[in-house]
Formats: sequence, C-alpha cells, structure tokens
Amino acid sequence: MLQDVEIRQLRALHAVAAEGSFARAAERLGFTQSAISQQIAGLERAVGDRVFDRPGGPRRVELTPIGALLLGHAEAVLDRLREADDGLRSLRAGEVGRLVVGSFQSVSVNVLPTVLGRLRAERPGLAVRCVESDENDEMIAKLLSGELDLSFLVGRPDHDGIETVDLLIDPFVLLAPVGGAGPVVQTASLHGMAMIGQSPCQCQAMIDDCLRREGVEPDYVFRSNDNSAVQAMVRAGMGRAVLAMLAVDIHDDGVVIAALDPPIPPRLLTIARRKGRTLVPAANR
Amino acid sequence: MLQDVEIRQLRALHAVAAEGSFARAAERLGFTQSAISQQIAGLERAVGDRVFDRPGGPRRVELTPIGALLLGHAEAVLDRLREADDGLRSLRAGEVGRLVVGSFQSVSVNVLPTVLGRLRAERPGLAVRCVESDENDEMIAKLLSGELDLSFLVGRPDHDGIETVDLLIDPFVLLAPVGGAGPVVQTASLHGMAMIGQSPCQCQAMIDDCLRREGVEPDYVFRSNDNSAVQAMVRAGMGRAVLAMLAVDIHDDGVVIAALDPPIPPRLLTIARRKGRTLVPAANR
DNA sequence: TCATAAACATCAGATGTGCTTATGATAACC
DNA sequence: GGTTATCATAAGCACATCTGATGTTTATGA
Repeated sequence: MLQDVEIRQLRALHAVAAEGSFARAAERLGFTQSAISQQIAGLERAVGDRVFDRPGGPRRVELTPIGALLLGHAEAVLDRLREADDGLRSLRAGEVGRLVVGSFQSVSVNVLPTVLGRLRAERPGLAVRCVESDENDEMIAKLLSGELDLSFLVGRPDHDGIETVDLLIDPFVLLAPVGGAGPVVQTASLHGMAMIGQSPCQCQAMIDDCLRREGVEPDYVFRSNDNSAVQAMVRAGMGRAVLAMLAVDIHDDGVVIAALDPPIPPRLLTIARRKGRTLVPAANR
Repeated sequence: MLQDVEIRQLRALHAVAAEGSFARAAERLGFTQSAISQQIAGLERAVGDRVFDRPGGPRRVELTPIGALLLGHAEAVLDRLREADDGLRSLRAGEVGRLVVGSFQSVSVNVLPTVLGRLRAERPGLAVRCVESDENDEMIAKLLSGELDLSFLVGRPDHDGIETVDLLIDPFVLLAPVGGAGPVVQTASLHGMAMIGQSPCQCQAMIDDCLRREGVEPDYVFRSNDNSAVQAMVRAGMGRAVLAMLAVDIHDDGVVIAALDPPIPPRLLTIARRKGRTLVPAANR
C-alpha cells in the first residue's frame, strides 16, 4: 500500500533523484549507502514498482515513469512540510494569529485603541476581533465556551478555569460641571443633588450601594449607558455623575473631575483567559 | 524539529481532531488509545508545542491554534498522498503516460496510424510522440540514450541492452505499371529493365545485393526516399521498383504487385526497447 | 460528598523496524 | 583482466512503537 510510505523514504527519493546515485544521496542525507538502498527498497515495496532504474556500474540511476510521478508528489509533500514549519515559526513569533478579545465600553474607548494600534503596528498579521459586553458574567461564559480568547474584566472572577492578570486600578471619581466642585468632594455632600447615572447594571449597583452607605440616596435625573452621553449631561449642568476614571473623557474642559472622600472602592481591571486553553502566543503585549 | 514528524502522526492528528477524542481516533485507525496518546505526544515533541488542549474528563479535546495550523498542512499532505495513489493507479492502468516511439517511413504510413488511433481511443491520457528515421543504427542509439522509449526496427539488432519482439515479416515485392507483370516474376528477368529505387540506404543496398546475386545489375532511372513518389513513377511507366510490401499503397489501381522468384529475403520488423529500462505500462498494446 | 464512569497519561515489556558494518554482485574503464 | 565504482544483501544491535495494565484527572449523579 502506498499508505505505508514514510517521509524518510520520500526524502530519499528526492535526494537520489537529484544526485543520480544512492551513495551521494546517502552522504547528503547523513546516512549510509546501505540505509538509502533499504529506504528505496522499502518505498518500492510500498509502491509495488521500481522507482529507479539501476543500470549498474558507474552510470547514474534514473527515475522510472512511476518514480517520476511519485517524485512530483513527494516534493509537494516535502514543500508542504517546510511551509508548515514556516507557518509555525511565524505563529510562534506572534506575527500571525487570530485573537478574539472581550471588552466593555470604558476599556474600548480609553485602552483598547492604544493597545490595538500598537499591536497592529508590531504584528500586521495578527487578526484581532473585539466583542463587547458590559456584563462580566457574559464575558466569563464566552471565555469558558471558547468564544473569547481573552477578555477584560472588572475584578477577579471567582471561577475555576479562569486565570486573570491584574491590569490596573480604576478609581471612581465625581464628574461635575465647571466650577461645580473642588478637587476633593465629600461623598456625603452629594445627598439631594441631581445626579446622572448609568442604566441599572452591576457597576451602577455597586456605586449606589456605596453612596447609600454614606447616607446619600442618589437622585438620578437621567440615565444612559453611553458614558459620553452622561458626560455631556454633566457638562450641560443637568447634575453630577459618579464614573469610573477610565470612563471619562479627560480632555473635556466642560467638566471638572473630583476625587470623592471617602472614596468609593475602586474597581480592579483585569484581563482573563481560560485556564488550560492554549492561546496564540500573542497573549503577551 | 518539525522535520521529524511521521505520516502516522499526521494521520493521528487528523483523526483526533475529527473525533474529538484520542480513544475514538484510536478505534478509527485501528490502534490502542495508548498508541494514539504516544503518537500525539511524539508529534508535540517534534513540534515543540501542544497541538491539543485536553480539558480532562469526558469533554472533547480541542485543537490549539498551533494544532489547527498544523492540521491544515497535515490534511494537505495526506491529500497529496492520496493523489499520488490515484496517479499511480492510472499510470499503471496505462491511462496516462508519455511514450516516445521511433519509426520509419513504411511503418509510419501503413502501421502506426492504425495502432496509434486505436491507442488514442483506448487511452486518451496517453501522450505518444513519434520520431522518424530510416537508419536502424540511429534508432538504436536513441533507444540506448533514453531518447526513445520504444522503436520499430528492421531485423533483430545484435546489441546487448536492447530487447526486441518480432512483429511481422515484410516481403519484398515488385511494383510494375498495370499490365507490366504477372503475379509472379522471375527475379533474373529484371536485368536491363529501367528501375525506380530509393536513395542509397541500408535497405536499398540489401535489395541491390540480392538482385546482383541473381545476375541483375539494377539500372535506376530515378531515386527517391519517398515511397509514394517511387510508386507514382512506376504508375507513370518510368520503370519497375522493388519495395517492401509494407511500403506500397495497395489501394493504387495504377500498379500491379508481383512476387519475385526467387524471393529477396524478406525483412523482419521488430519492436525494440532498452533492456532494464522500466517503461510506462502501455508497452502492451 | 462520595462513588462512578470516562477520558488521557504513563509504565513495563515484547516486538519490530531501521540503522551500521561488512561483504557480495555487477558493470564500466583502462 | 584487473580495478573501481556502483547498488544489494546479511548480520547484529539499538531504538522506536505497540499492547496491556495502571494512574490521574474531571464530570456526573445519587
């Protein structure tokens, strides 16, 4: 059966055809002439026909028609193996690959563009796709299902099978219209003030809890999940907002950013991957 | 090194990826689970990286990115081997191939067209090329050099390294204008008659020798290597000609064909190939 | 929480394959 | 005809690979 051929034999075929001699092919491949003889014999046994005519004496061995046909395929196979080697090298070097990362709004706006831009410059062959969601749990589920390779998360998820790396600590700050606040604001002083908030979500719930613990019952006059909309509302003087630092556009002159005292426990930004999942070697950045 | 991979391992890679399980892949390939485990381990050793993530427990094993890359190449390689197998089969069946045959004029006119036509009908994939020469020795040289795969020859060449198969015996006959001869002609009666002959060549020399042995000194009034030209001259009454039977156009009503008595020793037509040269399996017809 | 089942990994041993070394057979060349 | 080059073959040995048994990990269900 042809299915029994070995790569070694294809290499021998190629070398012998190129050199016109078993002995020289052996030398090229680092074998004994005897080994090549046996390899070709094995190939011929597998093929069922001679692949070389051996005229005897010092004349070159020549391919039979069957040998010539086989050589073409053999070279294709060997080429393909070389290609595989190249592909492996560049995949390992992180030059190419496919990466699906999870993100959420604040990261997408303030972190991802920079990182991705740098990545694209360094690794033009890398295909990065982003999936957005504001729910941590959703991200975790997608990580586990393999839909995501990596994901930004808030906090360290308490889940086996997910590994995280701490990225940065993102404090909550108060956003107020220009002149509406000094550099530090007493958290309790927010009580009774008009506030702009996000639509109910994990994050917003945590903020509200903290505010209430300081005796502040937040009075939301407007809610949006779009951080820039929230910021615009503040700029327009509709109220104040408590936002994660990463979520605010710090180039906006129409608002002031104030620290809260006592502070709301800052959120920890992490990057997570599924444990035991081997990733494309571009998980380094 | 990736150069150390074995085809067996590529097959294992493919089967495991398809089945999602070492054990099922083992069953498919007729191995033990242990064997597959070791084959994949060997592949990973050669590659330098895991090719499968083993989540453990009853969950499917999944390709790593490196494994996926490798699988693509592996399938290409396996496909190529299958193609080689197919190609081999059709080459063996004589469906395809390349054949260079040597011939000379009389054969080219009266034998080859029929044979080649039948061959082309039976084996559309066969590429047959013809090389013509009227010198036996030239053919033999080309057979030995490999320029020809097969060749028609006159007689059995006395040369090691050439194998021949007798094809047919081709008698020499006399060609005369209509009414110029009966069915049998005394060879000696040709003396003094105007004759048409070929240009000096092996064949013609043999004819002349035989005629002289019968006391006939041939008087050539015209010579040509083109047998149809010779025949046209005879038809026009310019003289008579001694030709090999195969060389005459028997559909010509303008000439009569007569046997010679005593006959000129007929020539033996053979087909020859170089000994020890493996040919495309269409040397059968 | 624990037992069970299913999956892959590993170990030990038998078998076989494939290499090297040495020798044989064959053909060309001088 | 001897010499030299070629490939083929035989013997021996090391190593690879398969099988079978056992270990380890994970999910599942009582």
